[in-house]
Amino acid sequence: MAGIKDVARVAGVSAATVSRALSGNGSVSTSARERVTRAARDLGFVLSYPASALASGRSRNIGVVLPFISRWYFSTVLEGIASALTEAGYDLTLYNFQKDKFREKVLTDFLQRNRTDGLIAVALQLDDQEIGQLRASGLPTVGVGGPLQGIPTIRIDDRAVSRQATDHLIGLGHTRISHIGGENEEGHSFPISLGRRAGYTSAMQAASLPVLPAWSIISDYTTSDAYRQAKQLLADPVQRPTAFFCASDEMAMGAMMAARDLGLRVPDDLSVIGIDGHETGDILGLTTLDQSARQQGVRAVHRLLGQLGPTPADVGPADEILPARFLLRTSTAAPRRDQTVTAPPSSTVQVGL
Amino acid sequence: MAGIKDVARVAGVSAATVSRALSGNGSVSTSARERVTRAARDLGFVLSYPASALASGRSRNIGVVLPFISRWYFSTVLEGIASALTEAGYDLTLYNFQKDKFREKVLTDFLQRNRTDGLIAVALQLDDQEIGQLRASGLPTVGVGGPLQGIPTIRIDDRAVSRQATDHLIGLGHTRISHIGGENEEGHSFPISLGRRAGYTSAMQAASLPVLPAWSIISDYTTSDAYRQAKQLLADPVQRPTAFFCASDEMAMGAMMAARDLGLRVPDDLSVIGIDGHETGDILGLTTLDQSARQQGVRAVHRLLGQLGPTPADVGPADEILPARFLLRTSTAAPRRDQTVTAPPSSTVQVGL
DNA sequence: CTGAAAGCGCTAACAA
DNA sequence: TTGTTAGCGCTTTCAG
Repeated sequence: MAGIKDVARVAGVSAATVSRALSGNGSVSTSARERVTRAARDLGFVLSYPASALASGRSRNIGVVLPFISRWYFSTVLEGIASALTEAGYDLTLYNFQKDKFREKVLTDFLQRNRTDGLIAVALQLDDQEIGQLRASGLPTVGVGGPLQGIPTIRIDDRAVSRQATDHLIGLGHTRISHIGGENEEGHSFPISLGRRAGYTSAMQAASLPVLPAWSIISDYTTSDAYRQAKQLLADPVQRPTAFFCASDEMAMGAMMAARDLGLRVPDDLSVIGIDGHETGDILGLTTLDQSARQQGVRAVHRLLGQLGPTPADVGPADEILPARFLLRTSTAAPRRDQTVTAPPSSTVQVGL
Repeated sequence: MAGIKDVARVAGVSAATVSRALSGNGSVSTSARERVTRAARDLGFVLSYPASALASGRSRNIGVVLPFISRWYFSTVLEGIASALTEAGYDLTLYNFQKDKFREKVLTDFLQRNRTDGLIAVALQLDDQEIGQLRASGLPTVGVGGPLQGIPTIRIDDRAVSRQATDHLIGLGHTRISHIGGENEEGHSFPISLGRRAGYTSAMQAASLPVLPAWSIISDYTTSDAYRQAKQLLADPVQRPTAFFCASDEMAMGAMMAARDLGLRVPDDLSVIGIDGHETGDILGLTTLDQSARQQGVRAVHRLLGQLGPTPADVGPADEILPARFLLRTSTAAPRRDQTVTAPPSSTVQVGL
């Protein structure tokens, strides 16, 4: 393995100049740069990361913390982050909570080892103490999806987007609308789920529409759970809604499959709208609000890298709210007449959040 | 930021002992270990990774190279890898080709910076020169999914599993079976796709069944592309198959949706079988061969870490073939009589691989 | 623009 | 078991 000195010798310069030429820091004459570059290529030399990191204090490595990998939103955001980081010449170290299994370990051990120059937290639900641990790492941090106390976050306005989705259904004439979303998880507030549910509730209230308790469904964001729960509700002739607003496309697809398996047609018998912009929604005709997940990841990287430069750019904790794009496809339509006129059952009650 | 010397002073020992106590290498008396641990905790001290890596030559970091993240197989394998690495106290650095966009950059730059102790290559399709670059990194490497010249790989037997899937359809009485799979990509052999197609072809040949050219479909592994291609084929009354064997569950689901949109029922009018074990396949009733993707990732980590210890375990390049579990659900059944008796069109030809 | 020299914070002999 | 002593391979003042 050739070292920096070998390159220096071959190029006829000092190790310092090799460092400057190869790292891009400091000024080097064009001719010296060329000789160094060629010598490095010939010798198959690449700067050692640990050594550079130790000497300079910067590692050109960003940590990404997330609770899941294989769900659509997370893997899509991750792809955006990975792409932007590679382009910028940064490495990406992945920290996965695996739901909660490694939550503690990641927060206390891994993040403190200053292996990274900064952190991106994707849809993390942290309590105050955990946010404290995160900040104790002293690393510049940017969040993606869902507000994080005191940390600038790239996200959509969950409440407004959800309200828009629900209003779309209401505008079509639906009055019996159910919401499938997430919940406030044990001890950890989950602002994304809460915000989306709040958007649904506020839209229903604004339209003076009742919300049956059975219509406010708590799921785990998987297609299969949404399928099961939607099926159960749809099978009940008394409580059956004419439309679903789902907090994710994966759940919306589950609801569509449930309807089909019950012999209900979408959108004739049931309208479904989601949030995400999942590619597969296209062929199912799923109407949705595209939150450009990949772009959220890209933006987070740019924002974070902007803070790392010699002139730290925007440092404020202000959140950056990305717009969601309404994709009207074929899963939503006006309810059938005989459904609309059906008065809500007398047991109807208003349910607040 | 407290340094190792501060801890040493507080604990009343030397820096070397602090290092030994905290890293777990070398022997330390119980009392010294306790004092060091407490002092470190009190001072909020954690060993610096770059410094440790530089001094010891080991980084406790594994690189994972993959061409995609957001597809089911890749994100699931990645989750298995991440889980096993976290458990072992290793970090995970992600290198994503993004199909081909960063292929060159990752191979030539990123991997050579010896930031990692080893590499896991997931379903990579590399030509000889690229494999050379990979090995030039000098890092212990393990592959996952699809053979890699000279690199021990954890995988299923693509050909055998595909043959089993096809034989299942043949056993049910199907004679008009189409395969949706991948291809040999520009310059890069793609052993996974080739192996699966070979399994299909050999099963058909063994049963003396013809394979129409239109039945051998090349897709990009996405649900939507498989949907479009399956729909087109199914819409052709002359060439329409009675069954699909798909190289992935995501494509199989696309085929099922295509059938439904054409008014065909699964399995009455069309049987579909996939490979993967995708969770969503469950609610669709998709018959498949579960390749336990997550487990492949876990195994790869154990195998790789086994090579890193002081006593390198099994070093041989022998591949480790994992079994696939046959999940019989409701998407496959015997073809309807009137379909079976239809003789293949006279234009039928045998297509070899 | 370039070189010399002094570390960055830890680990690994080697001795004790 | 523990301390001492050299570095690991770069980066970065500081001069020139």
